[in-house]
Amino acid sequence: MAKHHPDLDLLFHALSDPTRRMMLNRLAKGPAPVTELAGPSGFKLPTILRHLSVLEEAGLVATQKDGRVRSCAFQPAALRPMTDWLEDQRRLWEGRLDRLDDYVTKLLKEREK
Amino acid sequence: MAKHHPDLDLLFHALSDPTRRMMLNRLAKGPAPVTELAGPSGFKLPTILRHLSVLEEAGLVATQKDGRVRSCAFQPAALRPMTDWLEDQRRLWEGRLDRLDDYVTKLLKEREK
DNA sequence: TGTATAGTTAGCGATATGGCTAAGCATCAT
DNA sequence: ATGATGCTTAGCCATATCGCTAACTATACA
Repeated sequence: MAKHHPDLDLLFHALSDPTRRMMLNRLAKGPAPVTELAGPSGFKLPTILRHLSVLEEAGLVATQKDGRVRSCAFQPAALRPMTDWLEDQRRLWEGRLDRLDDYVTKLLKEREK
Repeated sequence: MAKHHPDLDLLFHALSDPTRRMMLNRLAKGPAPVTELAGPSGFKLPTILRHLSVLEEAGLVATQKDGRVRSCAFQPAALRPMTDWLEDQRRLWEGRLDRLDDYVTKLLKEREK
């Protein structure tokens, strides 16, 4: 377990915005051009483009240009560091419970004497 | 699926900072007073206190004062909206794959004619 | 060629974030 | 009662974030 994961910073930050999550939601159903991504949001294109670049920097979306249209695709693998973190956290927590269990067990043994 | 989950905003934002994740890491092993939380971070107390309040607002940590000491405890249940979101996202993505599968299947049937 | 379409860049303003110091308050130990 | 301890508040500064408009580039289509 490293001390500091910049991946996680970018990942969690990218996901902390409802507009970006809405964009991801759309992309999880399949690739889309920028305009379609902006469509339901009510935001202007430059705003959406900025959000898109945040998603790209987090690795959550990959884009490529075909003619004048940029196609955006969800990259589910980018969620991995997050699920790993969750798993680590869960392990720590359960370790805590185990130690509590050990403690109680020990207390009971003490009593038997 | 609601349109906008403020919980998720707070949750992801809270987790987007390495210092806050370090604090959570410590708390996952068991409750701790503010000073112990600040200890290894190298940051000053007011800074840590601010981070703590972000974690509290996200529901990730609950605190209570006992004398002059504030005890902080990790609240794993607060992670639920996040795991739910992950699950939704996964479902969407797999739905996409299923539809792709249907499409290929259909293509193959067309060929058989 | 000329016009519509799709995206891009530059830059502005309001607000939020993350760090700090300094000063204050409340409790515990002597 | 006095000092040490643990937390708290107020307020400052630098930077980042999120929205916008305006102006620009590049491709497609007639």
